Amino acid sequence: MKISEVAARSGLSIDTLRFYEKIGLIDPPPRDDAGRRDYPEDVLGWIGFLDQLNATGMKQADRIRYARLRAEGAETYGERRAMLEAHREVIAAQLAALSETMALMDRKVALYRRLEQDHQKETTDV
Amino acid sequence: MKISEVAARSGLSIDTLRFYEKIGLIDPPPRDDAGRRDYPEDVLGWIGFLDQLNATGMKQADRIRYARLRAEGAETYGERRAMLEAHREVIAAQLAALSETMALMDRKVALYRRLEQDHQKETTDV
DNA sequence: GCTTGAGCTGGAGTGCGCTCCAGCCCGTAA
DNA sequence: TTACGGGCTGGAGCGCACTCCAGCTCAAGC
Repeated sequence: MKISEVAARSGLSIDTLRFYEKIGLIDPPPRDDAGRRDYPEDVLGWIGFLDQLNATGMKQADRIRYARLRAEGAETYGERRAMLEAHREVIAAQLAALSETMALMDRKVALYRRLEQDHQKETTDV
Repeated sequence: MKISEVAARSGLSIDTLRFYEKIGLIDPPPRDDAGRRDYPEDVLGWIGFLDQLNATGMKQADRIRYARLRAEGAETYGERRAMLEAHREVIAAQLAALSETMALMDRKVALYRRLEQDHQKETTDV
């Protein structure tokens, strides 16, 4: 798969794909005769997973660490599991914070509705 | 309240407090005779709210916009409500994404547990 | 066989959100 | 009365995660 296709299907830009390769997030793909990258299909799954880690606040350095462990194979199952378990806790904390803020938004929206009504009345009463 | 106390109680650094004032996120507080900032108590509530918007991904520019609307008073209730309603939707989307990733973490952790056991067996069997 | 366009490299630049610094003033305590 | 600590200002610097650029190669279509 050419880099432009990976970009289109993954949502990452071409520059970002090359950047991710440079920092070790994506394995350097094989090259065609002209020296151009030719990605395996399954890179899309890996990119999707990276996106999810990213979207849930995992830092670049940790994603790189996970990618490196993954490349090392079966010897690192334990470490990888520990990383995911730790990240699970981070996500749990985020979920709690988000629910709380969501509830706050609802209370504030309701408050503003009341304030708007009162203000309306006040400015239309003569 | 002195800036050092606001910093201690809000969790923001002194530099960040002055920075927030500069960009319009916090109202310039009155000064004491020596020209030092003397914050009202209620700034803590406002900072807490800003933190929640921040932690749920609202951008600086939007927080500034909200702060400016707030300073304009009752005329902006509608706009403020609209902003919070929009942010509510952003949070809802984040909650969905986080739950999904949380479930993925659980599946992957379970997978790694199995892989670790298999790997253990494989390397201790003779 | 020439043009077009996709891809390549190494390195510089960007935007965000702070964070740090030099050099100053001022009020309190020894 | 002098030393110290906290606060002040304007402006520079930083870390992160990209994003853009110049200048090159190469393959394919007209």
